[in-house]
Amino acid sequence: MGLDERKFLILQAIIDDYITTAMPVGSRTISRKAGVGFSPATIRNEMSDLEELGYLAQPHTSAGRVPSYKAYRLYVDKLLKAGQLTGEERQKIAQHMQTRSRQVETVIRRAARVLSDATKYTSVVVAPHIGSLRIRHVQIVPVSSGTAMLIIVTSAGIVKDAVINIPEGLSADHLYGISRMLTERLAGQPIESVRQIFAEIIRDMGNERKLLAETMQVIEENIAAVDDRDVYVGGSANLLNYPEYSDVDKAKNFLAVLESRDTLRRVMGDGGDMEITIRIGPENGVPELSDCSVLTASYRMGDQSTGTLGIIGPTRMNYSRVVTVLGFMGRAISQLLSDNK
Amino acid sequence: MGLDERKFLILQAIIDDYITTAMPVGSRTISRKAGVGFSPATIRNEMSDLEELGYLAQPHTSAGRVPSYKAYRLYVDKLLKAGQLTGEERQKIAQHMQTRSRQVETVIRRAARVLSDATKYTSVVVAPHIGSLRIRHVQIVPVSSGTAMLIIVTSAGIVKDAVINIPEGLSADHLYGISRMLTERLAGQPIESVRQIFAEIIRDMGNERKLLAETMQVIEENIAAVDDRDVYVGGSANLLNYPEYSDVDKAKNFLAVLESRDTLRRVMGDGGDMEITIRIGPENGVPELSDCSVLTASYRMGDQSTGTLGIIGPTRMNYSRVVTVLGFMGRAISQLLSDNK
DNA sequence: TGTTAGCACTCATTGAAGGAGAGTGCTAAC
DNA sequence: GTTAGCACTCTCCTTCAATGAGTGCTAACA
Repeated sequence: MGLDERKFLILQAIIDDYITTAMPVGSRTISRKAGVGFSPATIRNEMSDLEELGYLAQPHTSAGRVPSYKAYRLYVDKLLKAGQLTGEERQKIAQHMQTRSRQVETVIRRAARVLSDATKYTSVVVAPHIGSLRIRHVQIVPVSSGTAMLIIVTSAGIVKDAVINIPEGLSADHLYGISRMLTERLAGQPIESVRQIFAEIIRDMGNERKLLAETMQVIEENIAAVDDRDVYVGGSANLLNYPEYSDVDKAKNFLAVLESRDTLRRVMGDGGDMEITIRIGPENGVPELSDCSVLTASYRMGDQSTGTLGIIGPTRMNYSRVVTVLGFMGRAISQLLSDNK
Repeated sequence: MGLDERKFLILQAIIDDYITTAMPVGSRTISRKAGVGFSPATIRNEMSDLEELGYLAQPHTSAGRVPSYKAYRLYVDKLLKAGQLTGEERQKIAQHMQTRSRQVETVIRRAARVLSDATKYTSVVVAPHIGSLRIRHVQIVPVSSGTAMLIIVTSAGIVKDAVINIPEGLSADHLYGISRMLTERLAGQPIESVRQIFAEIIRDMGNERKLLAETMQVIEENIAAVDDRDVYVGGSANLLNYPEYSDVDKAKNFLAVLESRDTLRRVMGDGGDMEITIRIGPENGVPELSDCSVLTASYRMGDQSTGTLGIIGPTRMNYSRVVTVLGFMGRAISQLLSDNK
């Protein structure tokens, strides 16, 4: 028993209906729809078949049918067609993305909000990331006597800062010199070789040993935290709009996941290339999100760095709409973060 | 009709009970409590008086009484005594705050989580802030041909970064020189006078006019965003533990507030000095939070910068517990962010 | 005069009972 | 192969009465 055209049609109708209503769909409802010329009884037979094939499920005997993950997968693979935003909508998004500041953080944060507003789901945007991270610049800035702030700029344009102790009596000029030296030696080097270079530096000049030891440590921490890209969430309250989260425990679970940056980074994955990735239900690999779908796209910043943007919502989400918005937003962010003003 | 000792006692008993149960409190319940030697009838009379005085309210005729804002205010002002954390608890907090990294962001983020875990409410921590912000350091780092990253370090140790366009063909050395010049001219200057100094710089050297114009603009944006301290929220899911948020609309409202960094900064206020500030219900000035209480304390980073940490929860929160935890955490954060390692 | 026991009354909450309605599966007719 | 008809299932909503927590008032008590 395969999936003939009629089954396809009916399955699509069921999914479409379920996406908007979140209620089990009955045969009568489908029969009444335009484009379907069959009686409820016929539909029932087909639905029965579809259930046996694993595309539909029945919450209880006398209820309508609900699509399964398998159905959504089919829907997304075969039936989904990316739409087009209306001119009005593009304009609205562009307007909301407009910001005088070009701070990376501002742009990304704003993007998260716009994404969640436009889709009514929860959005997640991960800051730019690059495959082989290199150090671009190192700077030590005095904060108070005995403490300084270490700033490391990576090739992805990510800035890391940390408080470090410095020996008393080091002048600002002195720190400036050290910063310059460190930058000279470290710039362009991949993170992996930092440790070795440091060993060399320390061998060459034993003078500021104490300072260097701590700088070293902080840099090493940043190596460990190389995957520690910032994550911004938008529209966390949106989930409460959907009946599947009227169960308090589910909602709590979801919110807890949104607070775990590690989990978010994991579920958002790499973004890959510009293509849009769709993970339905358990496919996203995070048990707490097993009845959610995660859609991700990527954006570029400059030549090498890429970041990920995505939407998390119920499996019965409006895939077509989300795919459209994600694609558009990916391009919009890339443009804002790259040089073509 | 004033508040004699017995009324005090009864009011306290009612509040204590309501804080733990969230249910209207009846006269029998109070009568049964240890330390209260009166019959329900007597309590009823007193409760009736307390209601007339505005300390209690009745959801409906045949229900018990519920404390009003006025009652909480009295409770906090007169009856609240700060507790002491158990040794075990201190240890647990210290352990959770422990982090190899001394990145300001890491410490603060962790603090937000620990705070919400320890209190079971929602926590907010605002990054350090200083009264008169000064520029400490300016650095321009090339990112790709045509773009660079502008980094500004302020006296509060806050780092701001932004993508800027630069004229093609500017070498890294050239940028280094410009950065150094800018730092020399701007370091130690209050934000207010940046604009004027820039005018001077531009007059002095017309060569990199284009670059400077944009740098100028970005710095000006950062002036506008001087109050744009980072805000970290912990335990946003905690609110769902409390029956007052089983109403979906209320929960949604609350979550929306948590996403508005501006509102959070406003409601968190200045933190003031080390003292703990308690704002009950409408006192916090944010209409969406008019049935929440906001407790804030402050922490110090280095000599001048101060930040705010706080708890947002239902008005019937466990004030004593929260005050204790906030005090302890304020000191803990200060210690971690200051130089005494 | 303050305190308490007693009592009638109020009102939210709970659970059972009984439709109403949406949906199904099956059978038989077209 | 398709459809009409029908008996059946099961959830959901409404109604209704019982329950019980709580109140206010009155009268008795110390």
